[in-house]
Amino acid sequence: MLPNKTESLDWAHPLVRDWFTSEIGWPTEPQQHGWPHILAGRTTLISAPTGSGKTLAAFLACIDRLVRQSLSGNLPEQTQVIYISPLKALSNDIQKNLMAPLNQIRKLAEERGFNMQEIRIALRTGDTLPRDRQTMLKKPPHILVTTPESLYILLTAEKSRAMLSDIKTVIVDEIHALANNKRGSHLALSLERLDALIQYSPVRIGLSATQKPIELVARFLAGSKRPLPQIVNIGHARHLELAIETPVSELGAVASNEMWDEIYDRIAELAKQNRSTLVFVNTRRLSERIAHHLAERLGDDQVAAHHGSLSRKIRHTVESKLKQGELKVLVATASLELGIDIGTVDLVCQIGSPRAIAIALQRVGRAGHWHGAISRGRFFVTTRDELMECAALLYAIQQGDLDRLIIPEQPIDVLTQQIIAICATGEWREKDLFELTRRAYPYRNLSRDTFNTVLEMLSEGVAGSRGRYGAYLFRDRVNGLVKPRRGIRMTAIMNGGAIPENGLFTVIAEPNNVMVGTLDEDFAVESNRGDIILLGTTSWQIKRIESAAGRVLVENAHGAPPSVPFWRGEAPARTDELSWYVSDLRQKLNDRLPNAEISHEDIKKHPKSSAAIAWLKKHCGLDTAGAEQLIDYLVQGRAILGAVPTQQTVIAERFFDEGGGMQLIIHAPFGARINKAWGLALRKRFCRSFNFELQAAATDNGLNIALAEQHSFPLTDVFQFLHPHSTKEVLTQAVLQAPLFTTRWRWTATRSLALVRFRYGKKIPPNIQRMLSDDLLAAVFPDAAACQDNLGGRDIELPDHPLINEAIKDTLTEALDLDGFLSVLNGIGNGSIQCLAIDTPVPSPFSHEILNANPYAFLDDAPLEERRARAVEMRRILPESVLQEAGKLDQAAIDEVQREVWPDIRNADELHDLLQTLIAFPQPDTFTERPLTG
DNA sequence: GACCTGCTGCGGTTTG
Repeated sequence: MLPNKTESLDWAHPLVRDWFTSEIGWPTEPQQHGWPHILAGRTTLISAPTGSGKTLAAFLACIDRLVRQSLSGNLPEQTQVIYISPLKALSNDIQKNLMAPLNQIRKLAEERGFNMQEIRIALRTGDTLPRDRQTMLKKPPHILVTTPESLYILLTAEKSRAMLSDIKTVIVDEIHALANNKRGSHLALSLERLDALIQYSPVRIGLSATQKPIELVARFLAGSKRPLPQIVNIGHARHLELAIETPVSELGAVASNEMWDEIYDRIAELAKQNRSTLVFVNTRRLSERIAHHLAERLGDDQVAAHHGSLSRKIRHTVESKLKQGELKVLVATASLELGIDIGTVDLVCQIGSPRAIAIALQRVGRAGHWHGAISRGRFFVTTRDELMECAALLYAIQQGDLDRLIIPEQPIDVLTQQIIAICATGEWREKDLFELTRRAYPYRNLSRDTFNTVLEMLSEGVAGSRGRYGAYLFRDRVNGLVKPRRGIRMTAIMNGGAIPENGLFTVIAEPNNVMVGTLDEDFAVESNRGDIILLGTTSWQIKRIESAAGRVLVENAHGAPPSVPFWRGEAPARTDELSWYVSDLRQKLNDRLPNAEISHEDIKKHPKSSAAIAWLKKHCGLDTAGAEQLIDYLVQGRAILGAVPTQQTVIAERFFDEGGGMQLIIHAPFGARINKAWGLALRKRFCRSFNFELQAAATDNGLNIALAEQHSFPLTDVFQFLHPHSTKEVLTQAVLQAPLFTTRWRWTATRSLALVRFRYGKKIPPNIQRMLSDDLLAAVFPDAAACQDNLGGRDIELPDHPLINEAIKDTLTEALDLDGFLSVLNGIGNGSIQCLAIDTPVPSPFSHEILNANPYAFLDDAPLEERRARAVEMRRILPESVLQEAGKLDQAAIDEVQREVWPDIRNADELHDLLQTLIAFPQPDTFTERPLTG
């Protein structure tokens, strides 16, 4: 039972209560539900939408305690509350937002003749001035506002440890943004270090957006030894008003210029109807491009771009402009997702699919950012697959579903770093250290053996050709003690954190030498002196490119027509849940539409189609035109393929390309993490069999391999090329030569402090870091660095090294989804996934987007201009006769293809040999029975 | 004949 609203503040001191009722009003739901638990000293997780008063739900009990101590004159000079947020900007907001209540309460106290000691709040992040850091140590604040990285430093440096020795409450804000990544694992260990330092358990309070399952966030907050937290789950009760905007012109596999113009015009129109509009895009490049085009329509001073490659100063300026209503539109990437204060936003537009249900909700939730308001969101689609995906997304939201949270399991690199930092403060018993570690949720299952390998590595180090890496500890095996080597505290403090380096070039504007942002190394190197580039909706002319220093010097080009930079990177793939909804929507539509036997025109007129359109309008936020286009896409694709690809029906499609070779496409809407694993493993198999490097690409909806004419085989066999038992090995061999692994190795080595980013007070340039990373890899794993030709075709053998294991684990389970892929293979093996194969006369519409895939989808290193898939001619509108006949022509098409591909093979033995090498588990009977033609 | 090169987050102590 809840106390009624007036009673719910009975616990508070009259000053605090009166302040609250006069300044804030009535407590909100999360506050009413949260306070009793916090007051009772229980670990509490509050999950509620932004703007629902979460901050005061967490802080008011602490403020009350401090006010009481202050009134009684017994306020100790010690920090009692520590607040941690993943964003510095958020920390700033919080500090400001707490100052006001404390000042008001103090004023109220004065009016009533009370004498109050000052309650101090301090902000401690990387931006805090050295002077303020010093002051803080001498005179600790009562409430400390900080980031996970700064907390780690405070726990490691000697003086600040003293400051933390009386903490009563720990508040972790936006905890969902940490729990699912290694930054969260890092924080989980820091929180246990704090407990160990003060030798009791302060109250932990977590603040989170809605998550599935919320219990997992709760466990993460509590760690493995505390009781499960009280969960206050208010859910996302906010009203959403969502719709998909389909351009008037017909969608294809890529958006035309006219279509983009339509989109710009429509956004400009919507922006004019609202005070402020936030446009979310998926790439920094697009943020710049759209801001540029909207500025042409709405005025230069009305539109700005906001993304991670702009300097803090520029971002801060546009944020406050938006807040003050001086900006009509802000075009942002994920940089504006989390809860920093941007004032009132009337409408959120999303370009393309946000690729996760939770991200869609979070982005749309930035509109109507006040209690009880309606959030309005418009999803702009630019291709047919985006139309399908956004429709599935809106259906998932309507169903109230969410993506499942995944917490990384015992990251060894983060553990290594924290062990170094822990030991930097003094000698430790191995046993105690192990127990501390296991109290952090991500390490609850850590085995003593694994833990020992880390200590072993830290005491031995690695001997590389350029020196010794990572020997930080002395191990006293007799007494089971670990001790720090000299100088490790500095290394731990200067190189801490779990966010990896990305090696971008800094852009500096002359004549004032102001940093305006960053550029991708590849883009910077490809640029020339005199080029005009767009950054932060400003045209800049390049004056000089300093490659060694990683700097680009520019000068304002005063609006000269610019080119738009690109940044290369890996963005997250579509989530499993959204992939499932895409597959489900395809299936639902297929079931609702008349079957493929009747003509395309008849399908359009059929009453079932009208019903399907009505269903789409009701459940997926589509208008009639959008629904019709979606159905058209499905019907056209189905006509060529004979079925609709889903997670239960996977279709292999093959056709000739313009270069005389063949393109193989596997339509499999499982998401890019599974499809990349599939593509890499399959490519490895092909490469070994043909001794030829094949071009390949993978997207969220399928994968593509370019074959030459001599690489022919019966198409259905493609599903037998990989066997669940051997796939992990094949895939491991495949990734060892891919940039996916090299990058992750560098990140792992840096996180574990085997490589340092700062030395002797200076940052090590990215190119040197890369060289050292290669040297370290060569030292622990000579085969990976060796020339492949010298291995004589044998498999590379993996050394059993903790950091190699971690980098491989990250590659296979975070960049790729090995387990997901294995379950697909098992589904294929046991028949729960139906496999179809078809040789088509023209590429099916479903294949167009995979053929047009961009560099981030490539699984080999051939550049864009050399892609054979790009040379495939796609007839966008197929003649009705082809659509009619395609299904019936199947056999003829197959025969035709077989006639053309078989002549390479002279006899059955030769064929058998070829297939033997191709197939993981040969089935000779089926092969010899196959008729040979030609 | 157009389209087209995927995100975010942080960051020095101690002593002289």
